[in-house]
Amino acid sequence: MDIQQVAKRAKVSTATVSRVLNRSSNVREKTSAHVRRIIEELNYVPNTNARNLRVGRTRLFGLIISDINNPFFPELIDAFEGLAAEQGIEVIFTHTNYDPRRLQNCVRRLVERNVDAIAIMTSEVDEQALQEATKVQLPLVLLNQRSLQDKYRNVMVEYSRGFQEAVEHLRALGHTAIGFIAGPSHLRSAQRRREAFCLALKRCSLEVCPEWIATTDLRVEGGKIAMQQLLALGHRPTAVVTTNDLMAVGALQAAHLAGVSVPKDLSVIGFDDLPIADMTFPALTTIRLPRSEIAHHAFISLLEGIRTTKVTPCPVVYPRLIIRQSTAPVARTTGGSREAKLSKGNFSRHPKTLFRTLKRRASTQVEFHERHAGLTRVAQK
Amino acid sequence: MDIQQVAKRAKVSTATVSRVLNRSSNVREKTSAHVRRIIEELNYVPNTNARNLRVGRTRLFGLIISDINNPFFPELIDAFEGLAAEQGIEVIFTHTNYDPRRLQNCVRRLVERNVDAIAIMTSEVDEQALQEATKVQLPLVLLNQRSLQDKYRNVMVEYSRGFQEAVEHLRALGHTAIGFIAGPSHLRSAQRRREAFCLALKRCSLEVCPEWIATTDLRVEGGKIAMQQLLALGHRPTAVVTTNDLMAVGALQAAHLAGVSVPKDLSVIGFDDLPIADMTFPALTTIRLPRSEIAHHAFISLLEGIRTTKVTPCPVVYPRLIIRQSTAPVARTTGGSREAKLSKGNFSRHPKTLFRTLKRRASTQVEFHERHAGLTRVAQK
DNA sequence: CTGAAAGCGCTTACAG
DNA sequence: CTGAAAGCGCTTACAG
Repeated sequence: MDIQQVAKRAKVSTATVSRVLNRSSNVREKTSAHVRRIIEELNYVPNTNARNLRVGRTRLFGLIISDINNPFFPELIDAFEGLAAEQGIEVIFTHTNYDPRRLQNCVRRLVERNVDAIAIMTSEVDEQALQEATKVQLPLVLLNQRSLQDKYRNVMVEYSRGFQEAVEHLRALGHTAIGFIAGPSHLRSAQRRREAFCLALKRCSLEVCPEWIATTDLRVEGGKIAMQQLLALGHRPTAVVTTNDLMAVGALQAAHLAGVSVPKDLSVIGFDDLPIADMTFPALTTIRLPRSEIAHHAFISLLEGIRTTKVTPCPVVYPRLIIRQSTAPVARTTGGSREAKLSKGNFSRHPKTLFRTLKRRASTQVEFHERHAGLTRVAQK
Repeated sequence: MDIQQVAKRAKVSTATVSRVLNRSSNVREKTSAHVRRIIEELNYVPNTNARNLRVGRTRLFGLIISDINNPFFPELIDAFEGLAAEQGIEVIFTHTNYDPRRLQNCVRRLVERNVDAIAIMTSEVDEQALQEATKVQLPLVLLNQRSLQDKYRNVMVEYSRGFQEAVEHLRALGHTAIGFIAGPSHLRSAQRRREAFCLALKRCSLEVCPEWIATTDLRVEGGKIAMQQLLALGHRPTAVVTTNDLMAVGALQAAHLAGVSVPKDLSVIGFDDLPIADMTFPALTTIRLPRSEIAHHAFISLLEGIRTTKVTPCPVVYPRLIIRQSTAPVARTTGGSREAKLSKGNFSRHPKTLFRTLKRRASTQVEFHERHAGLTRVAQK
C-alpha cells in the first residue's frame, strides 16, 4: 500500500496525494477531501523512511543517559519525550551504563539512524566520543559539562543556590554543627556539590569542620556507613547534608539503627528529590534538581541547534530546597554524648504532635518559596 | 557523503561498497580491506533510512508502557533495550500515561515510523487501539491480557505461585491471622492479585477474613490509610500482604506512626520488588515480579512474530518471594489489644540481634529458592 | 568476484 | 491548482 495506489484510486497524481498528506495549502478543498477519503478507505499509512530519505531529516532525536534504573532519569526522559511528541518528533534513547567507552558507540548508533540531534545527559562526557556527531555537524546538548561549555551547547546546573538554601534553613532551625556526606572526589558532580556545601557554610559564617565531612560512595550503603561514622564522633553534627537522596536514605537507616530520632535528634537533608524522597520515614527534606526543567532546556537547545549554528549562552538550572519532615529545630540538649542519645532513641511520636509539626512545616515551605520566587523566575529565563 | 563517493574514491561500484558494508561474503579480501580503508578515511556513515527503505525493514521496535515514572518500568525498558541492541535493533518508546485513548495514538505513531514490531506493556489494553497495527500485520506482544490471549502474543503472569510462597512463608513463621491490602476491584491486575492471595490462604487452610481485607488505591497513601484501618481492628492480623510495594511502604509508615514495630509486632509483605523495596526500613519482604524476564519473553515473541505468523503458546512468568527484613516469627503475645501494642512501640533493635536475624533470613531465602528452582525452570521454557 | 541498473516510497522544483 | 519526472541513498537480482 503506497502513495501510488492512493493516487491511482483517487485519480490524481502522487504529487497531489503528497500535498494533501503534508497539508500543503495549494490543493483545492474538494480534491483534498476526496483524497483524504480514499486514504481512509485504503488504510493508507505513509512510509516515514521514504519521506525521511527524501527530505533529509528524520524528526528523530537521540537521548543518551547513564542508566535508566537510576531514579534520576525517568522524569527527565518523560519530559523530553513529551516535548518531542508535541513537535511530532520521536525519541530514540540509549544508555551508557556509566561506561565512558559505551558513549562513543551510543553516539555512533544514533548518527547511523540519522537522528536530527542528540542530547547527552550523562554526568561524565569524554569529548572524543562526540566526534562521530560533530563530524556530521549534528546538534548536541550536554548536561553540566563545564570544561566543554564553550564548544558545545550545555545545560548548566548552579549548585550553590540550593546548598545555600539548605544551610540557611538549618541555620534558621538553630543548627550550627552541620555535617556533610560527600561522594567520591574523582566524580566531578560530587566534587562540585561538596564545594557548594562548603561555600554555603562559609557564607553563613559557619565552621567547615573536616571531621564532619564523610566521604563515601553514592549509594544507600555508602550513606549508611558514612552516617555511622559521623554518629560515632564525640562531638558530632546536629544536622547532616548528603550528596544525593540515596545516601540520605542510608543515613536515615543508620540513624534508626542507632536509635537516633530524625528529625528530633538529628536533621537530614538530601539532594535530587527522587520519587523516594517522599516515601522515606520521615519524608526527606531535600534539594530538588529540576529534571523536567533540564529536559526542557536541553530540548529547546537542540531545536535551536537545528536552526542555527550560532552558540548561545548556556541555560542555567537552579536546584531548590524542598522542605519535608527530616529537618527540625535543633534539640535543646545539643552536643550530648553518643550514649545519651542512644538511650533516648524512640520513634513513636504522638500523632497530634506530629500533625502540628507538619502544619508548621507546610507554612515554612510556602514562605520559603515565596521568598525566592522572584529570583527563580529571573534565573530561569 | 554517500556510498557513491566512497565507490568513486575506492574505484569500485556502489554494489561492492554495499557488500563490504553488509559483510556479504562474496568480496575478495583485498578489495574489502581497501574499501574499508576508504570508508574510514572519508568518515562515511551509511544512511539507515535509505537502507531501510530498500530492505523494507527498519530494525526498529516500538515499546509502549504506561508511565516511565512508575518504578516498575525502567528495569523492563532496560532489559528490552539491551536485548534489542544485541540484535542491532533500536527501540522507540512511548507511554500512554494510563490513558487508554492515548494507546491508539501511540500505536499509530509507531506504525508510521515503520517499526518492525511493537511490545505493549500496559496493564490495560483496548483491543480497538491495536487495529492500526494489525491492519499492517505488525507483530505485537501484550502483557498479561487474558481476554486477548488467543488472538495476540502475550506474556502471562501467573500470580498464584508468588502469593502461595508468601503465605507459606508467613505460615512457617507462625502467622495464621493474615490480612491483605487490596487495590481497586475495577483494575484487573489488582483483582487477580487479590484472588491469588485468597486462593493461597485457602490452600494453606487459613481463614479468609473479610474484615482483614482493606481495599484502597494503589499508592503509598492508600497503603497507609488501609493499614491504619487494619491496626484499628479489635482482633487484627499479625501479618499483612499488600497489592504492591508502594502500598507496603505506606503500610510501614502507618505502623511506624502507630508505634507498631515491623517485623517484631507485625509482618509486612509487598508485591513487585521495586528498587525501593531494598531501601525501606525495615527492608521489605516482597513478591518479585520478574521484569527483565518479562522483557525477555516479550522481545523473543516479537522476533518470532517477524519470522512466522503462527501463534505459539504464551510464555508464562512466575513472581517469586524475596525474603528481607519486614517479616519475622509471630510475636508470643498474639491478638493483644491495640493499646497493648502501642505501648510496646520501640524501633531500636540491638545490632547484634539484627545481624543474627539477617543471617537466618538469608539461609531461609536460599533454601526457598532451591526448593522451587526445578519448578521454575520448567515453567520458564 | 564484480558491476550496471532497477527500484524501495516518498517530495518538490518545474512547467503548465 | 495539478501533474510528470527527477532523485534522496541505499540493496540486490541479474549478467558476466
